[in-house]
Parts: sequence; C-alpha cells; structure tokens
Amino acid sequence: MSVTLAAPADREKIIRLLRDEGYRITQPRTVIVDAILAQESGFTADGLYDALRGVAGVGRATVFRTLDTLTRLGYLRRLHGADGCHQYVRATPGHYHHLVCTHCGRVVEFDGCSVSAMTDTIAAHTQFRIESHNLELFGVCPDCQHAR
Amino acid sequence: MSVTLAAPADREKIIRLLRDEGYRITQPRTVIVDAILAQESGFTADGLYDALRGVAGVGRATVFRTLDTLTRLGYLRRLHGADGCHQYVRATPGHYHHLVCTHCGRVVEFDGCSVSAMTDTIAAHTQFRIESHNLELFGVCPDCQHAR
DNA sequence: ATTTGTGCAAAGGGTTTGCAGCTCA
DNA sequence: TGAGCTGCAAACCCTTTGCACAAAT
Repeated sequence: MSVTLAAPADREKIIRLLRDEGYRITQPRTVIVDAILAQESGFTADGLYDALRGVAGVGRATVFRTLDTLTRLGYLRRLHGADGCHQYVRATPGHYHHLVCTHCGRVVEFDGCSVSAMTDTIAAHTQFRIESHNLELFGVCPDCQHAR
Repeated sequence: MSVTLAAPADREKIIRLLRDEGYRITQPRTVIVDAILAQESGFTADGLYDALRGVAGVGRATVFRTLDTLTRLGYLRRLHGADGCHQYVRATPGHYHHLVCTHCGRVVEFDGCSVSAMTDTIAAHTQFRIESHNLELFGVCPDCQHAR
C-alpha cells in the first residue's frame, strides 16, 4: 500500500498538462490554479470564488469551468461524504482514494490494493461484474489527535 | 460476509419504528412509505414526488422531509456516485454498503467485514483515527449480464 | 486572424423555509 | 385539545447556459 500526503503542489506540472491537453494558459486559469494550491484542505467552488473576489475579477462561471477541467485531468477530486456533497480536494492523478481529517481538513491519499481485493470478494459473492466504486474515509489526523 | 437483496419490504416494521421514535403516523407519511416500497431501484426525491402527483395531494416539502426522516432512521440511504448525486435507495438499518446495478438499478447490500479490515490497515499506515467511511460499488448484476 | 476563453446576468435544478391551517394522538 | 405535521409558495443555494466581448496562440 502506498500512502502520501495529498497533492504535492506543483503549479508547473498542472500548467504544462493543461497546455499539452490543448487548453490555453489564460490569466484567470492561472489565478484559479494558484488559489487551489493555496487551499489547505477541501473547498467548495463558491468558497474559491469568494476567495478570489478581492484578488481578481474572475467570474463564477470560470471558476466552475476550471474546477471541472482540473477534475477531468485528475488534479482535483469531488468528495461526497460527511458534511457537504460539494467539496473538492486536490488530488494526484492516478491516486484514487482519500482520507480526510474532519478537524483540520488535511487530506491523505492512498492507493487501493486492498480495495480491489475486496471488490473481487464481493463480485464472487454476488455475481455482479463490478465496474467502479467510490470510497472515502473520514477521521482525525495524528496532529489533531495530539493537539487537544 | 453477508450479502442480501436490498431492503425486504416491510411496511409494518417501518411504521412501527416511526411510531416508536415519536413520529405520528399520518396519511402523507404512509403514502410516501408505500411509494418507496414500490420503487424497484434507486430514486430521486423529485421522482418520488412526481410518482405521487396523480395519487394524492402530497406536497414536495413533505416528500423531502419524510425522505430525510427515513434516512435518519436507516431505512433509506443516499447514494452519491456514478450518475447523480441525489439518489436514494432502500436500506436495511445496520447494513452499510451498497452495490448498484448500473443497468437495471437493482441494489444489493453487503456488510463490511472486509471494509473494517481495510480501514484498520489504513489507520495503521497513516496514524489517522478513522471515524467513518463512504463506500459504494457500481456494476452489472447477473441478470443484466445475461440479458444481452 | 482565429479560435478559445471570459464575464455577466439570467435561467435552471434541487432543496429548504415560513406560515396558516389541518390532523393525529 | 394541542403538539406535530402538512401544503403551498416563495426563497435559497449551487451550478449551468447564452452571448457579446476579450485574449491567447
């Protein structure tokens, strides 16, 4: 199993991928990317929009469109569980599961070797052909456990 | 591991629990419970409202409120994955995971013995104290695999 | 020069709320 | 009878869309 802190902030890598995928590197997009990299934890689209309000004249639609793009590219993931079905977290393309600290919002990613073992078992029991899954974990990170 | 077809339809059990919890057994609530038990698969609040439209003068708000109540009592669960973040499925209180057929919508429940093994492993690796999780699987059920 | 992206404002979907009246216990 | 529940409609929140203009390649 591999476990990493979520999303090593790599502005250049994101911008390069955007360009490689045929997206233009516009001022609003770079501003939004920077704002995302500044987020300590999960965030909502509208929260990000508010954060940008003072800084630049970026429209709400552009925020939504850019979040969508980055989600498609794998640099963001939408979370659904616990509080709020509309949060984004930074992600590393290829890492598919998140463990979120419910106190400070810190996000840890882990890969799914044991997940696929489990889906195999369930497939055998149910005869379903399992095509996808959605797994999110919530808990308290070491720092927040000690800081009390 | 235990695997069951989701939610053996038990109208009386639900109504008894509602009463035990201090809820009144009103005509709209029973109509909504019946409508839920008639659902073959996942459904949306508004879909249920539409289904009731012709039958009775049940208001949209009441539908939402009742779905909320039944979710709290464990007889419904909200699904988030795949298509639509706003579906409900019938559930059995105490069973926490669902496997949904993406073709016919059939829902199978399974318990989480292997899930807790996995969360233990992840907790050991990350030092997080894991408090809750959200797991949904999507696939194709045996019937839909053969019917093609 | 072209094509893509943008802001704005309006529309859209889903859900919640306020409240007067109704109903179950 | 009275607390709890309801329907209605309006409000609300989040997200998407249409469109004329602006900016990146």
